[in-house]
Amino acid sequence: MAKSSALPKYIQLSEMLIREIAAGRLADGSRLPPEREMAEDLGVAVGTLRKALADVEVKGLLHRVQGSGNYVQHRPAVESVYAFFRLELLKGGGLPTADVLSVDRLAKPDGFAQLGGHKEGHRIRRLRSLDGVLIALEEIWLDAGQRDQISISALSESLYHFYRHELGLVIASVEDRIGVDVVPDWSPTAFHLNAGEVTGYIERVSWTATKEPAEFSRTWYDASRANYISRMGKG
Amino acid sequence: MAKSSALPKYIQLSEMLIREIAAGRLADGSRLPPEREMAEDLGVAVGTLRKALADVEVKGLLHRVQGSGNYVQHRPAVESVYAFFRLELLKGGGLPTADVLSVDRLAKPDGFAQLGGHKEGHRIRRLRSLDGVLIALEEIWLDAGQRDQISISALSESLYHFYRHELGLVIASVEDRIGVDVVPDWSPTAFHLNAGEVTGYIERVSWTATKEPAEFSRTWYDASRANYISRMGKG
DNA sequence: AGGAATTTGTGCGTATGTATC
DNA sequence: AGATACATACGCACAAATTCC
Repeated sequence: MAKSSALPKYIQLSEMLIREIAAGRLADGSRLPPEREMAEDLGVAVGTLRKALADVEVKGLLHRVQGSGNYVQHRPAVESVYAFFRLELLKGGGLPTADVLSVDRLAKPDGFAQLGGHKEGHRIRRLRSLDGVLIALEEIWLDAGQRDQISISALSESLYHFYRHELGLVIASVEDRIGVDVVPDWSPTAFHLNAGEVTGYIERVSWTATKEPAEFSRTWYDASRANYISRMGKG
Repeated sequence: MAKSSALPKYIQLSEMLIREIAAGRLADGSRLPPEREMAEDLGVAVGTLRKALADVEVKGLLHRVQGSGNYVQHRPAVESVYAFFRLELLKGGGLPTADVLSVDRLAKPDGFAQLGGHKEGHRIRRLRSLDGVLIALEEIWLDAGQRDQISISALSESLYHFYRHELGLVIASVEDRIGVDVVPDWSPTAFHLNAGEVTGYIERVSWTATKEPAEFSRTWYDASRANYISRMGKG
């Protein structure tokens, strides 16, 4: 922990906890030890542990109750995926880029076979970067019924842009599962995936859409209850 | 600030900052004073101010850069709306309920006229609650082309459920603007909107969808860069 | 019913690390 | 290289919610 390249402790802790929960080593609904006790066992300050726990809660894997305890929740890691989703959607902060490695038309894998009307799909493999820093490997399957042929050049820009303008689709919602220590066999050497401690894995099924804008809404809210809202929204 | 019902200081601070930014009293791109100086002026500890600033950043109205400063961003308050959106979508934590006040078919308001093919729309007014606590007033306009008639009973459950099963629509993405100190003229007395300090206002335009699932993706990511990702995703 | 014990939430202050200018 | 500014980490005291006796 002397090197400057080390991650912040609270991130290391939250990643560790997420792996423990996602891997099922902590039972659903079970309560963690008291924060002070846990912090002492881990050799960190309570505040540091609390920051880690808050992070895990945001990712939807923990339910924190004042006066009671911290409870494990076995739900998909919605928030961490949302961060990826936002990269292309909002383009806020940093420059998101993607290099398309390959586009192939193949028979669909098992989990995907039930979706869409065709037996084949387009498999797109991409490298995702932020400000030139490689952050993710991505494999996307698109139902062949959408298009006969897809070229790499057509995907040059944002996938979101491609969906919207070429296919008329808009990403509607995502459903994810999280796994642990799974490494793809096509990982390039440029992307140093650590097969041990810090490798995460997300599997996503998402719904798509075609309709034009057909809704308009207005919401007035009482900001004095905003804390309550966000607190419940996290749970 | 003596009463026990008062909100935490850091929430009060973040709400104050959000109002200042949303109302345009802080110019877009302008830099806030250094945190220590700001904390001293406001009479709070640096840690407390930092918690408030982090909250404002999550809501997308602030860009924080280590070693440089905190910069104002005039973008829609995406995250705060996302909290509302999640209420029906995830149903995590707390019991979200909605009371439909009225459903009327009327000529569409100006801002909505450009969307959809019809001149009329269904205006739905609802009360949103979490665990029995009234948290928001909502007015939704739905293009009349979707349905000739909409009854209150059909909306009894979740609006999301109604969209999905009755209209075949899935909410795809939202675009919001934030305003300040706007109070609807149909606010019931039960909902104590404070016209002064703490009233927020959100106006939303959202896209909807019909298509069935047609995409499947897998993403492998390097968790050692998760901090970088989430930091950029927020900005 | 009620009070004590337990547990998380809030807030403060400080020291040190790291990025930016 | 130095100054500035945000990020991390620690520890403590008290408040608030829950649980238990």
